[in-house]
Amino acid sequence: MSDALRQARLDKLSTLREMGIDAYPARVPKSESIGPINERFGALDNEEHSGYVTTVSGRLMAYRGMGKASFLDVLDGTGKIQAYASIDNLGDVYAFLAHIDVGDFVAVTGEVFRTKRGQLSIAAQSVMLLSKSIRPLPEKWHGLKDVEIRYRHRALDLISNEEVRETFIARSRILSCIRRTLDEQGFLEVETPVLLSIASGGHARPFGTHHNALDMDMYLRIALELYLKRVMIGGIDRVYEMGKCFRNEGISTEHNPEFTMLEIYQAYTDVEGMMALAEQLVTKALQETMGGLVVEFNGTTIDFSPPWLRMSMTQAVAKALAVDPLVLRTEQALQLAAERGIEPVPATAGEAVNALFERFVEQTLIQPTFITDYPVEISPLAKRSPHDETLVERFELFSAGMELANAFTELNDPIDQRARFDAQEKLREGGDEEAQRVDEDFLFALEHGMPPAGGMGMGVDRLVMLFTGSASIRDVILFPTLKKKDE
RNA sequence: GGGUCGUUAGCUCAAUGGUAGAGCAGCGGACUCUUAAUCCGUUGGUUGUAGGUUCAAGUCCUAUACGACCCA
Repeated sequence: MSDALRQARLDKLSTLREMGIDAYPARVPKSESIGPINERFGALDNEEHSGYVTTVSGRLMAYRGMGKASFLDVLDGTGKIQAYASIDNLGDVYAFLAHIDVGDFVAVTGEVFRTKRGQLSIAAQSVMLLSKSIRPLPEKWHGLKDVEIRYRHRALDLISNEEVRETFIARSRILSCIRRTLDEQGFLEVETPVLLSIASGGHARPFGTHHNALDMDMYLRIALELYLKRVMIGGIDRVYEMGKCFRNEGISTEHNPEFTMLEIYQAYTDVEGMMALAEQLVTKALQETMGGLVVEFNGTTIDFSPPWLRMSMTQAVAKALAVDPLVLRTEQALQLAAERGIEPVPATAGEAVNALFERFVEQTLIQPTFITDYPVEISPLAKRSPHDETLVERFELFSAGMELANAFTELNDPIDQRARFDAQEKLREGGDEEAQRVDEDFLFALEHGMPPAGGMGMGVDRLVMLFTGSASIRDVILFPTLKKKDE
């Protein structure tokens, strides 16, 4: 049984206690990070001793015993180094190693030297147990492959699979680079509520919950938009938030119920300004974290070198379906949607074009592409085009068949905004549970005047997927949502 | 929601319907420069779960749980 392995380690733990050794000491000897040691003594010759005595602390990843001498691989967050333990150096303490297992945390003190075989090592003068593990690590060579265990027990995945660790380090660096870029341009990072009495600002069903003391039903946010606009109305001209949003919908390689959204609002610019900002944010982060603008994703090469392709939604659909773009502007679009198997058949030409786009075009957009000129019906928060009031000033950015960003010239006309919300409410009454909710408090703020502005939302998880070549969103979220498994 | 595939020792994987195995890990032994250390010996299983067919089921059938991928 599995408990046998655990029991063997528990027995060792008892033995250590009997020896008067604390297996979980509160104090750690002053330790040096392993990475810098490897760098500093990289030039040491074989069999050369540095004369430098140090202490390193980390997890014991491998143990190679040779009788009266042993080699231990110690790993900390910065790197791995070998420790050489021999009965000559350790004397009676050498026997203590019998109670140490792979997986335990140890501190090793000794002189840095290089072995005959050329391995930088520490000649142990003392080995101290810092924390005893009572379960074995996954196998060292093949690592942990079972995806279910990897997602359910991410700690083991991180220990066993270096590329997983690297992916999450990259994620952190990407986020940090985006924040830095925005901060340098005078954007203010803010936090807005997650827990709301009404979840608006996006096209999605929310998660519901309940506040006991207030005896009030509440919802988790589906977008950041309407609160960030309130901040902008309040006079913060450049504002952003990077945080979790929640959408109560299906799970796929591109969807996790909770995901990280970046939303940015900038006064006195428009959708064109947002395009430039999107290009800048993505290329800078890509260059700084991955060292280039070309990535491999699912076997295809994606080149993020600007400028990115631009195409209007009607152009894109007309080209994909080989129809006249003018047809898509009329009621004939509904018929076309019906012919192409869109169900239920959309109520308006704009919705029909959007449905056709999602079905036939989206997946084909591999290289980064801005799709522009969205129908007003599906864009209740965007300002109408000055040239055509059936369209709005909006783009979505696509790459690898995924939507990465969504941006508009923000609607700041409170009369039109109310009309758009009303239109959404009619859709809701018609059965569209994802239609946007009227947010009266937001309208109240908007009626006091909002500067002309551009705004953008970006799916951070998907961006990280592209940067790191991860085919599933679960590979860039440390603890993805999984079904509960009965034990 | 539909389809396909997967689930066997702690981990990675085998096993024509006919005694469930290997490597690593573990345990015991040898070994003072190894690095997937090596060598000898050895423990470890409700084959996801519940039924069914059969003389006999890891294997075939049904249901179900979880996961992966594809489709809508």
